[in-house]
Amino acid sequence: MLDRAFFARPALLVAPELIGAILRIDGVGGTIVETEAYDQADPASHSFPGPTPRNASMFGPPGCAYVYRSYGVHWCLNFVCNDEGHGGGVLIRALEPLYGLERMAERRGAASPRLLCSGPGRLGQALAVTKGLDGLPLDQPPFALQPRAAEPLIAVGPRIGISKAAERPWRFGLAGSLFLSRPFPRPICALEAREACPS
DNA sequence: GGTATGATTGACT
DNA sequence: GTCAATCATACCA
Repeated sequence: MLDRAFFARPALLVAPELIGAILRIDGVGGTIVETEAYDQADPASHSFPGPTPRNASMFGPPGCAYVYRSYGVHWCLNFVCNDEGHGGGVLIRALEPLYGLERMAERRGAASPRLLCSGPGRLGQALAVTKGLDGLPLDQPPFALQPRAAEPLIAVGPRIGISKAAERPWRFGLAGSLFLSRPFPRPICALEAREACPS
């Protein structure tokens, strides 16, 4: 189980380490394959302007959920990082579905496995994320979070859908995964890594 | 009070 | 490729 100490660090460090971890909410979930880091000193972050009612949980204890409504339509899930009061977070952008595929398909409407959790809004819908989960600790039900078993090959690129600080390479993904919300601009795959570092 | 803006998605040309 | 849905928040008056 990933404990509070794991999250009491900068989001930029936590975000890549979450790739490969398994997230479940009420037993429904899968492997985290895509994350983005946000920090209070980051113009793109909801916490940038300082604490407000909306982003209050970003300034609460690390290791809790921060849930916000996107475009008035979608619920998006973040993990709060940094020490308490420092407003960092990791947006969970995509999962590879493993558990509760049937419930996900019901919530999403009959959809192919690739469309169940590949994007923050889709993931929120598939896992029934709502404001009711905002601020809840991730090490207690309905959440279940287990660390990854092995060190995966991680792709890095700019974050999606933001206009400020858009150049920062703060998006992380499981290289080669079929369940990313979008491909990485310069995908890192095993073949490419071999070519870059011939033994 | 009014208005512009999204950490998105799905439908459509 | 374009665009509407839909609403909380931010910002200005």
